[in-house]
Parts: sequence; structure tokens; C-alpha cells
Amino acid sequence: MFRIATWNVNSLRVRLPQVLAWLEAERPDVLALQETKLTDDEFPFDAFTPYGYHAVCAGQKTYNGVALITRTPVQNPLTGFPGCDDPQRRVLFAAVGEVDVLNLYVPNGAEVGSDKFEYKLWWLGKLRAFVAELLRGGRPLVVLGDFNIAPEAIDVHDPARWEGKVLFSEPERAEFRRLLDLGLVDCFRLLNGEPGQYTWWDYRAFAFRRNMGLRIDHVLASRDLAARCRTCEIHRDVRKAERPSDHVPVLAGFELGPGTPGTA
DNA sequence: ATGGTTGCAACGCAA
Repeated sequence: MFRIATWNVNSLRVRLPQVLAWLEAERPDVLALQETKLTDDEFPFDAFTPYGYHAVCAGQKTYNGVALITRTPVQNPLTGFPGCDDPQRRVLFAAVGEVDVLNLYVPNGAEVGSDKFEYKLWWLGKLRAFVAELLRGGRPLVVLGDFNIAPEAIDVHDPARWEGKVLFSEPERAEFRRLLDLGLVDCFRLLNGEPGQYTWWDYRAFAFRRNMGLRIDHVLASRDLAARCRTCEIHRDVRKAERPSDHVPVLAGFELGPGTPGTA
């Protein structure tokens, strides 16, 4: 089984002990991190070595930052969308064996109508172009990360209250659907139709205790690969830790084999 | 009720 996870850690410096403990407990093939908030020279490469993991990162000072923690070294890592010179480090692409992996930290968007919201929509357009290009290559593809979009009403604790708000507004959800329409499958919803399944809870107002969350962290797979998806779990208990991230890991498992396009 | 908390870094900004 090929197991791959996403986790917005909201500062890898603060969360490193939790990340190492989770890695040791779960032993995934790939862990995609977002909001590391570290420059590349500050990245704790050596911390992962004793656990048998390699790391590549695309970081910046204070904000954003993405990384791929892998059991085998990645091939051809790429930072950012081709042809875009965005200084914000939100994209890390690499091949991990036979599978292409695209790790994303989608812009938050701040408030509908703001400049940051326009940037989010612009960015999602660039993402769509890149995913379309990758899918044309025909290799198995996983697109995962913090999408900062709750796709459907079932993914929101109080859809009426979130109507038109950032993370759930129609333009963002339309971009998410357009991404799926290219040929990607939401692995969690492929296997689980339950409501109340969230990946992020605000730090404020006891949101976690009241399960007032959103499902905004996703593992998407190209259609042929998604047909081989056997598990997709939200690791909700991680939010109960001391000093938790506001997001929890999402871990998916794929049964790779001779029938997978792009594999031997 | 535009509240509340966290992280970074510097008393504001982004989430």
C-alpha cells in the first residue's frame, strides 16, 4: 500500500515533535506539510533522518512554506507553478516513485472581495492549468494539501452561517469543482459520506470542542489512481494534543499495482 | 455581538 498524507502544521518549528511522533506511529510513504514558516536554511532536515525519512522544502520567512517528507528520495522536485514567479512558497511538486505528488498551500483569501481573495482566485486558475498539464502526462497523480476550500455544505458545520464567506464562497467552490472536472477525485468523499468530518477548527471559541469545523484539507487523486484508493482517514485526535496545529492530518492509502497507468 | 486564539516577530499581521 502506498500511503500519503497532508498536514498543515502551522509552524514546523513548534510542531516538529508532534510531526515526528505522528510519522513514527503511522509510517506513511509521503507526508506533505504546509505552513512550515521556515526558510530553507532553517529546515530541520537532520531531524527526519533517524526516522528514515528524506525531506525537500520550499520555504520563506515567517509565512507559508511547504515540504515533502518521504521514505525514498523524490525525483525532479519543482517549486511553484511553471512560468509563475510568485514569491509566496505554496507549491512543491515531485515524483515519488511512480506517483506524481503536488503539495499545495492554497491562499486563504482573507475576505471575499479583498485583494487576497482575488489573488486566491488567480492562483487557483494557475493551479488548474498546471494540473491539466500534469494529467495530460498520464502518470498517477496525487494533489493534496490545505485547499482553504470546503467543497460542499456537508463539509461545513453551519453552512447557513458560512454562506458567501471565504473558504465556502461560490467562486472558490466553483474553482474546486473545475479542478475535479479535469479528472481528479476527492478521496475522502469517495469512501466516506458522513457529515461532521472536518480537518480544521478555529483556535477560538472552543471550536474543536464544539466540532465547529470545516473540511478544507484534501487528498485528490487522478481517476485511475483513485480507483485504487482503499483508505482515507482524518486524524482528528491529533487536534487534542498540547499546542496543536489548527489543522489535522489526512492520510490516504492506495493499492498500487500492474494495472496503474504509469507503473511497470 | 465582527467577538475569540495562535505564531511570528515586534506590539501589527496573517490565519
